[in-house]
Amino acid sequence: MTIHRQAPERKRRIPRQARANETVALILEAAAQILEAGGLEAFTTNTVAERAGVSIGTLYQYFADKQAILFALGRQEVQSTLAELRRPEGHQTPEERVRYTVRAIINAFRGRMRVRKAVVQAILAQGTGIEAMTPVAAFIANYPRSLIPALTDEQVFVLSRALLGTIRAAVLEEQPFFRGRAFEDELVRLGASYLSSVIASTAGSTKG
Amino acid sequence: MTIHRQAPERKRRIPRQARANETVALILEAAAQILEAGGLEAFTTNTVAERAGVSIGTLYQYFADKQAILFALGRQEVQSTLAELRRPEGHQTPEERVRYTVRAIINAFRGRMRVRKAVVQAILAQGTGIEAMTPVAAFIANYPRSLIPALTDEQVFVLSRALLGTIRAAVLEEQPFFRGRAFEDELVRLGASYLSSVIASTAGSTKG
Amino acid sequence: MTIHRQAPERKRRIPRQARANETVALILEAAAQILEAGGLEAFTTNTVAERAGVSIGTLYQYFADKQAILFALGRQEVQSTLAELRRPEGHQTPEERVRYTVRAIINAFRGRMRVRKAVVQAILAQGTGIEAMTPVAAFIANYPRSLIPALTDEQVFVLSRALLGTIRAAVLEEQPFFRGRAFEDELVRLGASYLSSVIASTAGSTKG
Amino acid sequence: MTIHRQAPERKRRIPRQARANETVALILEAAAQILEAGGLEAFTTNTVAERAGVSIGTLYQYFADKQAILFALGRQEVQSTLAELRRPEGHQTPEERVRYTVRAIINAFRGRMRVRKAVVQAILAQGTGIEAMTPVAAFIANYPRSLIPALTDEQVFVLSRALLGTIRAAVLEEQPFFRGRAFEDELVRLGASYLSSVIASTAGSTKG
DNA sequence: GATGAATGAGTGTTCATTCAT
DNA sequence: GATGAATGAACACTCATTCAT
Repeated sequence: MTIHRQAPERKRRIPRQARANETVALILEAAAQILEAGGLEAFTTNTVAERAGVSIGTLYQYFADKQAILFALGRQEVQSTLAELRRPEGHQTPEERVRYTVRAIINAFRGRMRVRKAVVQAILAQGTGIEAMTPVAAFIANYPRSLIPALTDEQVFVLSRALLGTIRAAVLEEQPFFRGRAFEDELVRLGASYLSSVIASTAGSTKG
Repeated sequence: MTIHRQAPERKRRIPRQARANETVALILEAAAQILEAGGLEAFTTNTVAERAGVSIGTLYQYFADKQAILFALGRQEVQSTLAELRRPEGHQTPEERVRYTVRAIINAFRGRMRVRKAVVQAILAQGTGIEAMTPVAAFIANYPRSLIPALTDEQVFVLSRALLGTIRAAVLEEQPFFRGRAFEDELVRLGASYLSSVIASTAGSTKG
Repeated sequence: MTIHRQAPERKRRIPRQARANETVALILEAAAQILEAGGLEAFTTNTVAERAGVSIGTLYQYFADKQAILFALGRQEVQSTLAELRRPEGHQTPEERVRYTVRAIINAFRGRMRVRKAVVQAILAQGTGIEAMTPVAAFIANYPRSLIPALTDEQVFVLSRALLGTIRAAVLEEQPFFRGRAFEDELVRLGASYLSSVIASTAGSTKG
Repeated sequence: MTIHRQAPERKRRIPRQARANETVALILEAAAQILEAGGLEAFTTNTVAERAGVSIGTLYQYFADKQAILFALGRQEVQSTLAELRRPEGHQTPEERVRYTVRAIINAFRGRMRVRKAVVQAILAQGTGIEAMTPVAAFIANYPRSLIPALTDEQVFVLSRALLGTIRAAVLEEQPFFRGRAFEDELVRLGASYLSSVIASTAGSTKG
């Protein structure tokens, strides 16, 4: 959480003190604001530092490079989405489960759609880093796998990416219905119907 | 001087002569090769011109700016995918129809996955241009609409983006099973099951 | 002379036109002036470009990086010193020969001692590039070798480096007597006396 | 604020306590190691402090600036070389004397050729600081002056720099014969023959 | 139409140094 | 005395784009 780069040669300081963590938070918030206001184009290290009220040197004390800020932003959100996803315990029906998942993903980035869009763009814009988002996909697969242990890789992939991909498309296209109930309903239908179909087809057969 | 894009889609010259068309093709092919080899990072106007064997000035004679090359590449592919999608006439079952659609989309960019990835990244990387991909989405919606005229916006969106988004994710993540039959099967299942569910729920209700 | 980098990945343009060569000369002259006036410290790519009256981009069209300018300056001087060294044909006595050599080396960089100092510093500052100066050393060894074929590696080295090293020290220390006759006389004495000593000792012995 | 060097040789603190001396030694050793391993490029104050196991603040308690560390390293070696040079008393022949001097200089930095190279590069790389090495040169001149009081500045310079410069060149070029007897012999010949020549020429004439 | 030399705004990043704790 | 977080001036270098030839 405090380490912003697992990569080799970690040259950046690992903040141990309160002030340092505060600084990191300041920088991330500034980054989010700039992304929200001006998109990826306005996002320069100098601008972020300035907005955060710290020197450019301080920024580089905590982030190895520009990318690292974007990744940190993404990781932060993945973490809290994951935390949200892990919360429910007593949900019963698959449909309820799917709905809960869908809602948690939609609610990521707490409403800051522009920030979300910018982060998604930034991460997609480079081949590297897409994996940053896979923890959520992996989590989505957990539940179905508990129902159907024999789920194939392709099925896991399709189930998780259908939901994530559709939501992602809505984010990128800035669809107005994004936070509406109807959209959520359809996503739930998408997940639930696919799951049912898989279950039905798996019932009578055995996968090698 | 600082703004490099005057207006969207403003090609410098509408190529009418054979030679001009050839030059454009040369440039697009060079762009594809560079994208394939080095990704978005290696994609610079000077490099493309050099690879195409034309001067940088000539490149700018046909493309308003760097983006335009990427868009042209995307448009080219959207066109041929659309042409492919329009081809079938006698397909009967919804499932067959979905399979055909899925296959056509998977086959876009004729196997050049790296090029496809780069083009997708490039187009996603900027807010503008996502629409470039919507014609395919629009087409996907045509057939379902003919079955269920009362389809809501959200349903159209979810159906089309679930397929496109999942395929897109597979492209970006360079999934090895991308061109396999199993993946296609699951995409078909995804579309067909969702469609069935929508039909079932629409059957007994009336839309305002 | 026009290629400023033999290194792999030669990305920089090889100037073929008259204007281009002129530009290169302009840049080198500007570099020399800046070095002369402010030393290595004042030597920045932007400053050089500005002084040369070209844009920074143009500078980078011809020089791969900052170092390359310094190396080009050094190479240029090594070439002309070499040309000078090759000139004499009818010199007879070893002493005359030594004097001519010493004088040619002292006269390198045509009096611009500060430029010379900066170039020497720059080249010494990195392990790589010291060899850039060896052609002159190699040439110095030619004549002695024609007199005494059995010269050892150490003798060749000592003879050439004694002269070059002493002159280099005078440059780096900015000795005021650098261009004086007395200094030249002593260098000649150094070379001639060493050579005589070697000849004397070689006369009666046989090297393995 | 922009000028970081107030005055030459202004150590922050004259270490009087044992601990302080230890710290200084720690820093110098760290500096040597870093220079040895990564050359001048890797030599940054932060890196040195880290390697020394002290904070950057502490480093600055003992060294006015980055340069000062390099100078201290050079001075340390100059001191011990000087101590070595002063040792002999009963040497008689000029040649013996020259040999002893040459040997002492070659043995400086006790075998750490990489460190020596790096220190030499570092000190040469900046105009300032070359004088740091002159004490040795000055000492070299002492003995000849005792033989020939009328030695000119140029003669003193040539004699000392011929030896130092040749050795320096061997260090920079990492000549394999550096520690061999043959190299030493030739350096002795160089010094002795030059000295003889000067004596011979001085014998019959009178300098103004 | 074609060329390619020239442009230069813009940006990421480093690292010596300070000073509040 | 020691610490190390913060500073910020300084720079090298890129690359989309233009325009004189």
